[in-house]
Amino acid sequence: MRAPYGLNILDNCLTCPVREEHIFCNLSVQAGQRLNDIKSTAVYPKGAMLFIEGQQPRGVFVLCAGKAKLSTSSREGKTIITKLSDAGDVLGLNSVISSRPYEVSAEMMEPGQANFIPRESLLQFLKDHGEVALRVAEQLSRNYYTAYEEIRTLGLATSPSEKFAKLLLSWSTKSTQNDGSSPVKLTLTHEEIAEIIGTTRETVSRLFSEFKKKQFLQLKGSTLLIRNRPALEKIVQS
Amino acid sequence: MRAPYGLNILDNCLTCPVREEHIFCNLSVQAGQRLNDIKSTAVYPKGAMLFIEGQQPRGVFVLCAGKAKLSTSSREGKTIITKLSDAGDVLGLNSVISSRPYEVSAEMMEPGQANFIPRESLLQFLKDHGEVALRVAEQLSRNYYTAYEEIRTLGLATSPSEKFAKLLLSWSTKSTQNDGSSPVKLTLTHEEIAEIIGTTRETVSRLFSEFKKKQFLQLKGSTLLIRNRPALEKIVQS
DNA sequence: GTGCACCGGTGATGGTGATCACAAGCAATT
DNA sequence: AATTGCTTGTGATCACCATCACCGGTGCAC
Repeated sequence: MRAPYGLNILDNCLTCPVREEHIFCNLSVQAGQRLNDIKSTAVYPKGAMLFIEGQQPRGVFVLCAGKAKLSTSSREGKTIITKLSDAGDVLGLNSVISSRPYEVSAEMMEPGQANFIPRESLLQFLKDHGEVALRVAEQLSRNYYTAYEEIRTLGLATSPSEKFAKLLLSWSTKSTQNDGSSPVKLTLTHEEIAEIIGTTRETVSRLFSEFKKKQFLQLKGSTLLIRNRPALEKIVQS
Repeated sequence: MRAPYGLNILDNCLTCPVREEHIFCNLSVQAGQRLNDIKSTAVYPKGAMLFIEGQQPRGVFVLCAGKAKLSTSSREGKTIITKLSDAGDVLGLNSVISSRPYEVSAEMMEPGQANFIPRESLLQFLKDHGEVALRVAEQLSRNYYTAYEEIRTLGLATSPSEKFAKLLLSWSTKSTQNDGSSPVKLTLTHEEIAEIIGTTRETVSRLFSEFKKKQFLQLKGSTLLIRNRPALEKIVQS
């Protein structure tokens, strides 16, 4: 099956490659069937907004393919990116459960696909399947945990260089190869990196220059290589 | 029944004054009874630590009386207070559900009492009572929401004066009287306020001076009065 | 009482990062 | 090739706030 934006639609959750990972998979047969009935799937282009901060929650989105960024903005236009989501992530869960407006906006960073589960259907489903409710609670507590990571980064790591080093290390540990190297494909603009660590585009640009000059890292095209991990770890400290 | 620290022990959840408020009350008869069996109660002096950041979760604490502050620290000793808890609040829930270390430390700010529910007992209880698991999920999502408030404050409100104004407004709206005034009893030191808004003691002290001089607020003993709310709201903007 | 620990006010100073400004690089489109 | 739009590099400037320093006040214990 072909779809817009050059994607293959994943129309069967049983053959989905991220099947093992997310909380609405590996359910009992009847629960899985029921969930399959209430979900709908859609394909999104780059830049599409799944939902916007402040909207009343319509439902949750299970990201099947593509990447999305979650962000929150102030009236004056300052924006911070709070999370980068990959396939398998469930977006909007907290808002649906607590019946409060979406606390972030979700924007596709590349073309992708997401399953949508309407609010009311999900809540009824959870009432009928208490065992899934506990898994939802677990997911929420994990979300809470990563939110606290964010709080620590924003509140305790004072200097932009510290936050930048922290971010680089988190990227490289995720991508470490068996030969010890950890090449990272850079897909974000300096502007977006700035929005993650809460600083300005110019500062990020200067940090790249500084770290390159100090041989902490190296750039080959859009691939980033950590050359002096201990130095970065020393900057992070906390 | 008398207890240490001049407190009356609350030994019966059915007559507890915060009974209506917290998630483990108003359960079905058998669930309530079961919970009553697995909880234990204890009284704490000012300064007592209910749990410490990084510890493996032993269980949750239901605060029955007194106030507690939740905080997280960096290795270098910088501390931020992320929440002030009152009677009725459930502490440590996220860590127990996600089986991760406590993400904050909880310290009593005044003498108080808390019920303790051991980790294993609670998890088993939730497995047996799916309907309570959904309420736990709701609580977790509310916690998540307030965590995001914190993220917005730390990440988007740039200047200390903005965060300070925001804090004052949040206090005063909670305490608004029917005559429109909103006296706030100040129980925190400048140091603690600084740890809430992520600045230094000296800056808080200067902010108080500045806001007093500009007639935004007034201090009568330890009681704070907002005298120019619109001015504070203008500072906050976001 | 005296000493001690904590809290609150305020001056001086210096570093740091936001802001503004501009140029150059790169990609896509016509 | 030329235009347009987005991204990146880098210099100059400056306000702001953390830091250090010191002193006075207040309660508390002995």
